[in-house]
Amino acid sequence: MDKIAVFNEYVRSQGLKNTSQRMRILETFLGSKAHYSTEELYLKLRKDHPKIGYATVYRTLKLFAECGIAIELDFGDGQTRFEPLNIDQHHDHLVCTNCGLIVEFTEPQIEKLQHQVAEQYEFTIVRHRHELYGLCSKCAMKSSNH
Amino acid sequence: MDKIAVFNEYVRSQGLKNTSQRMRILETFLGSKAHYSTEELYLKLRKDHPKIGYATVYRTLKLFAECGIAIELDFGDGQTRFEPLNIDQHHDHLVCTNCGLIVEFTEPQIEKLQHQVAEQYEFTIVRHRHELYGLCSKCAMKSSNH
DNA sequence: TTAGTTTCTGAATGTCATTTTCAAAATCGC
DNA sequence: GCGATTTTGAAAATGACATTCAGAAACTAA
Repeated sequence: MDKIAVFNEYVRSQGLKNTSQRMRILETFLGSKAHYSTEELYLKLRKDHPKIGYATVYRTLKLFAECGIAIELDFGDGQTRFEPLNIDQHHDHLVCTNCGLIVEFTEPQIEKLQHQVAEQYEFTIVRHRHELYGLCSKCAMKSSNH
Repeated sequence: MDKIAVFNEYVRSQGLKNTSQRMRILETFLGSKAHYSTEELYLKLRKDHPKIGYATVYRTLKLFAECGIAIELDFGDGQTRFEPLNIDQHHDHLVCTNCGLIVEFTEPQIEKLQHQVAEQYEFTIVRHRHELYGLCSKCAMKSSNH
């Protein structure tokens, strides 16, 4: 079941309504790999759909997170970002603090070790956040050349 | 050199001034293991020092982070927290999303794997954030008993 | 100690992303 | 189409963080 189907299913099951705004937002959201903030997605949408309001984008992104087709990310830059998510594809992030580049990585061994740590402290882990901040190769070169 | 000395040294070196407010804030900040938000520390201070303003607490915590005796933490609850920090004692956090309990952990193997990931993507890592969210043993018991 | 310079303080205000409100519009089952 | 319900978008509210400014306090040199 693709994300559009998941969303439609969720909308129906919750007694919500299927509006053109929601569809336009979902299409645009899925049509790029970017990690959109509400602001960014709103600005992008405005080009083709200038009538869609900021509040609608905001509420719709929350809906995506609610029904599991997106997750909220916070890279500490003051903006919450949303990323399309396949339930089975967990990954973490490398963030370039200079140019904003975001790279996804998976490291099963780290996941294992996390579970060991959780066991040790008798925690039941629901989610985690693991982000590495620094410079991507391009920005590292630039700053050493200056 | 303890944290008070580090702070005094920093204040002197930057041409700042040593005020009674800053000393009271530092004492209170160090006198507990809590991970204070500005709000929380302000409220705690107010009991003994009702004249110290919120803005002063805010600015002083920033100073602590600047001079390296504290680090800013963000557990995604909308409040920045500050933790007293020994430069050589890096650790990450387990956070109970029910009761707010924060436990520190270190896992050298995870650190190693992080560096490997960074190399693989040609990133120069400056800092990272690694937090595990879930239920501590007490809260897990409660919620299974309900 | 004291005068002079600089920094600090605290109340108030500003900023900005996020969240809510509310009246008008759209959706959907019948 | 009708009617109940949800949604929309503009505007306003919220809340954490950050700054302003005038009076107070701390340092510095004599």
